[in-house]
Amino acid sequence: MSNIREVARLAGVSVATVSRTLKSPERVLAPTRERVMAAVEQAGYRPNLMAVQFRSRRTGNLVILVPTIANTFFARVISGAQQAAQAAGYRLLLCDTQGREELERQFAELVYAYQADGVIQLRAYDPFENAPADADVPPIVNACEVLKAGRYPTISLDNVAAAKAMTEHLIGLGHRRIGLIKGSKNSPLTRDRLAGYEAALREAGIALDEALICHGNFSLEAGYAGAQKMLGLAERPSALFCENDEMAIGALKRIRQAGLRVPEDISLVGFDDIPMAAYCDPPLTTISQPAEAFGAKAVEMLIALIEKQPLAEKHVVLPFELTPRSSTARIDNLGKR
Amino acid sequence: MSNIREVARLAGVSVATVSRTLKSPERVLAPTRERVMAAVEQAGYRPNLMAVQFRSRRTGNLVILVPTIANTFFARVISGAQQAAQAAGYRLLLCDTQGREELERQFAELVYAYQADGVIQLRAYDPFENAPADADVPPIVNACEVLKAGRYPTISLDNVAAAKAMTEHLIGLGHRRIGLIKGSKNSPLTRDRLAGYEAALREAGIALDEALICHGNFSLEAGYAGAQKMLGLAERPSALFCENDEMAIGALKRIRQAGLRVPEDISLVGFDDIPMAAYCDPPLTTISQPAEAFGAKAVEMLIALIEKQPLAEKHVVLPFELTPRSSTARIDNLGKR
DNA sequence: ATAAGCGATGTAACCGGTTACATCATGGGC
DNA sequence: GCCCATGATGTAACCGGTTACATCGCTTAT
Repeated sequence: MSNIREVARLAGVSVATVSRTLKSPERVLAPTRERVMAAVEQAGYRPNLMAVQFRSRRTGNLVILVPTIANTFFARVISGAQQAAQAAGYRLLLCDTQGREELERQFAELVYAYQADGVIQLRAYDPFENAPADADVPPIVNACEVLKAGRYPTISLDNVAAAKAMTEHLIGLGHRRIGLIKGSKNSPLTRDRLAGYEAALREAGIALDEALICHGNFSLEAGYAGAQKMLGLAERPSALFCENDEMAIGALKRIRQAGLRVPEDISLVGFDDIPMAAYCDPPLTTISQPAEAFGAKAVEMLIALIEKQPLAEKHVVLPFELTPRSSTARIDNLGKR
Repeated sequence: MSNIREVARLAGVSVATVSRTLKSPERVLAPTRERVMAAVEQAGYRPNLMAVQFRSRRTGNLVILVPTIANTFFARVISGAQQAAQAAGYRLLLCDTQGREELERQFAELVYAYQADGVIQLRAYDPFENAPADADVPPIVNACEVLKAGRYPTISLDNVAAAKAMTEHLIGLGHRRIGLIKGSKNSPLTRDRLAGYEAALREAGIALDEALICHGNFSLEAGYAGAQKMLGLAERPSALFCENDEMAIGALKRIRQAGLRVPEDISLVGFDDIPMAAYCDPPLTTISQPAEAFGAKAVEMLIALIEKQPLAEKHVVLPFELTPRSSTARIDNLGKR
């Protein structure tokens, strides 16, 4: 592979002139420029970006820590991030962490080794929590699953409001016994959506029934298991709120197996609006999130951080939308067709 | 940030000794080693990997070109690749190409700029097709959607055999009019699965009916549209083979809307065995593919290529499995419950 | 005519590791 | 007591760009 000295030799100029020709052509006389360009062509020269980055201490890489890429919602986030990064001349270093903190830390520390310029964390965990407080933390933004009082900029959804709106939607349809299948134990999403659920019940004057709340982990299997528990209750709920669509689809399967119909016998709602939500039977009432926007906004803010531009706001909240489909019905229609 | 010279100064040794202490400690006397380690600790020293890579001309990055990360199957492939890369000390540079060839080329060329050591291509397109034949192509492997006579190692499934097995399964259940919803136009997957379908019909002595074959593109929407076309036929098929699960789930929705039952009125099968396939209603008969293994094997082969180890085989074929679930039934049960 | 000014180009230091080679000390064999 | 082998450590070149500063030649003002 040829290098800049080779090109300089071919063109009969110095390496500085070659460098200038490529980076700021206006500073080089036209005839010289042409000689250089011809030499570049002849040598098949491509700058060694590693050398450039080494010198400039910039890699153009952004680490993105994803809890699990197999989740459709995160896939959309990544897709949005990738496009934004691409457009800004950055690249994405992907880390499917499977929730393993040592992996998250290991990847996040790539920024210390000058392997990446910043980090996007999609989970509510600070990979640098053990770093001494005085150490200056590298550029990092936290999106989707967000740390409450963290030191990083965040991009999130008002999960409390969204879950409240969804619960109110069910209450508005006459439901009083509303089951909730929660997400992963330590996720703020789980906590916030639970809070929204509770707030809606409280405001409607409905007593909270702990038996109607069960654990989950955002997987199809958890939804299935959760529904099983709910259906086994002496007084089963007339509506079931799953904290994401995957669990709702898992629950749907179990409900069907029990010979019950959605929404005639039980209303069912999810959260996220994954593509499949519109395609299951019945189509799922859910909360639509601008998944790609999460990724794009995260990249945008991270780049601002890296390039030391001022951030318009440190905590961005993206809008949600309640998307009613056919998996919910008025309770007075219960059992009727 | 401290560097190796700073550490050397603190420990009162030369930079070479510091380097040796970290890379081959056995070549340094214990007391010296301890002094160096203490200095490393004190300075909070972390080697600048950029400098290391610059010197060694190795980045440890692998570009992975993904047609679309939003597809559950590819998400699994990436997940497998990521784990294998991680284990081998490599990292994944993700490119969601959305099928745009200029993006694919642009990312693939990162290897020329020493930004990555190799490329994994999951689509049947040679990003270096325009490179002069004499130019030595960088390490690259082609997985999933594979180029027939390409110059690269491949990891693929015998799609012809799998589609043939699936079609034979349907024929074995008594079906004679079997619809096929194809994948994307230029994909070898589409071609191969069509070939398998045709071969099975031919061997069973069933005449090919062009009306039963329609175009698609692996999306939910395409499945829906395809099913609509099939159901509109004067003599509608008794079974429908979709070239992937997403399309099958799309088709399922349309079939339901028409008031028909699966499998009582029409059998339905997919391909890939995405997690959702087991959770739709009815659970989908499909072809299981070892998606994670595609990614892992691709990484393994690519690393062998990069490290100039011999490849055991240039064209790896991974096994498939026909997974019968409840979306298929004998035709003599048609219409019965 | 000369000095100052300016634009084009060249020279070489620099980024932070790695490593070939040089140097130095120690100990063993004769 | 001397020589050499051996092992520990030091010195400095090197990777390939970028860029501060030097240099050179030409124009313009005085």
